[in-house]
Amino acid sequence: MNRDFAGLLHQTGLKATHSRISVLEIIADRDAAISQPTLEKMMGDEVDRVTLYRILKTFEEKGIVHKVIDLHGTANYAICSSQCSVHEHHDEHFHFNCTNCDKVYCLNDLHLPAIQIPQGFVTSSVSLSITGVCKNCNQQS
Amino acid sequence: MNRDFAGLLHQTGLKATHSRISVLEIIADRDAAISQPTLEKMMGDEVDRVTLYRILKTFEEKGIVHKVIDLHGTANYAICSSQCSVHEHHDEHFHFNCTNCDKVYCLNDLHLPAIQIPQGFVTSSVSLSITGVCKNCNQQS
DNA sequence: TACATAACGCAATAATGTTGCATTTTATTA
DNA sequence: TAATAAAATGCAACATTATTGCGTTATGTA
Repeated sequence: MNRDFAGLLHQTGLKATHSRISVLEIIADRDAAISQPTLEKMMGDEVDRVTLYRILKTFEEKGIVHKVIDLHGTANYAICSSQCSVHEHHDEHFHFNCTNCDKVYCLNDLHLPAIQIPQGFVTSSVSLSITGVCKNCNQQS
Repeated sequence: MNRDFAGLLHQTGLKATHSRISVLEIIADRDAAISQPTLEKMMGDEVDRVTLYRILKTFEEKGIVHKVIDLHGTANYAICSSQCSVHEHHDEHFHFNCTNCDKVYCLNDLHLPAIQIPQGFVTSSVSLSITGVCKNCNQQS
């Protein structure tokens, strides 16, 4: 994982502020997508809540992170793979939602066979979401 | 589609109130899942907002409707197929999200090949969500 | 170091979701 | 059909989540 967050921000025409770099550090340190509420708690007083909303929105627009809505309708964020760009995100997203710890794992290496959809419908992206219990939580019990 | 909503409610041990029947009528009349906000608007003054929340929650618990979270994190509701029961909902849900009209279509007839997930992860349900433009919206443009 | 602009923090407001409690409705049975 | 118990509703209050406007601060550049 590239750790030159300032460089990454500059590449996309964004200023490298402390807040933005902190957010990137937290997101990048995870093996799973992080929820907006969790992120908010972790940032604490370091960043205003409104600023966090704006940072995440900007990151998403610039293709730096991607947003995944979990089972409960909560937004989760993960660093985009290199395949994502500003204009074209990778169009297949696979995630695993753990019902125990609520983590969202990106399963980017999966590949799905072609899906037959009804006549007249046009697909732009496909998202597969698996619910269950993750490796960590299984081991603990 | 069974239209004996009072009977359906009695079967599950619920009282057949005007509000509940209205909600069922609206949901059943659709070819797609309906969002909570849309439902709220359609009910207008007929049902209190709090009551609507409670009705939907109860319906979901009893297996009368199922909830689908759409792209935006908004709850959408659709009548459960006969395969759903109180204790065991059908564990594969396939939906199509239209980015133009925001409707959510249930694609219940699709079948997915087995999915290989990483070691240690246990699957309880699978949900496939396709984003694009629906038949209606394609015809209009 | 000075400057223009982007980004931030704060306050206010909107939208969404939840809880407690008094009142009303429903289904039942006398 | 009237009386009754339990369930469901409506209202008020509150909690949480998300958005907007605007003055101030930080960033990158010349």
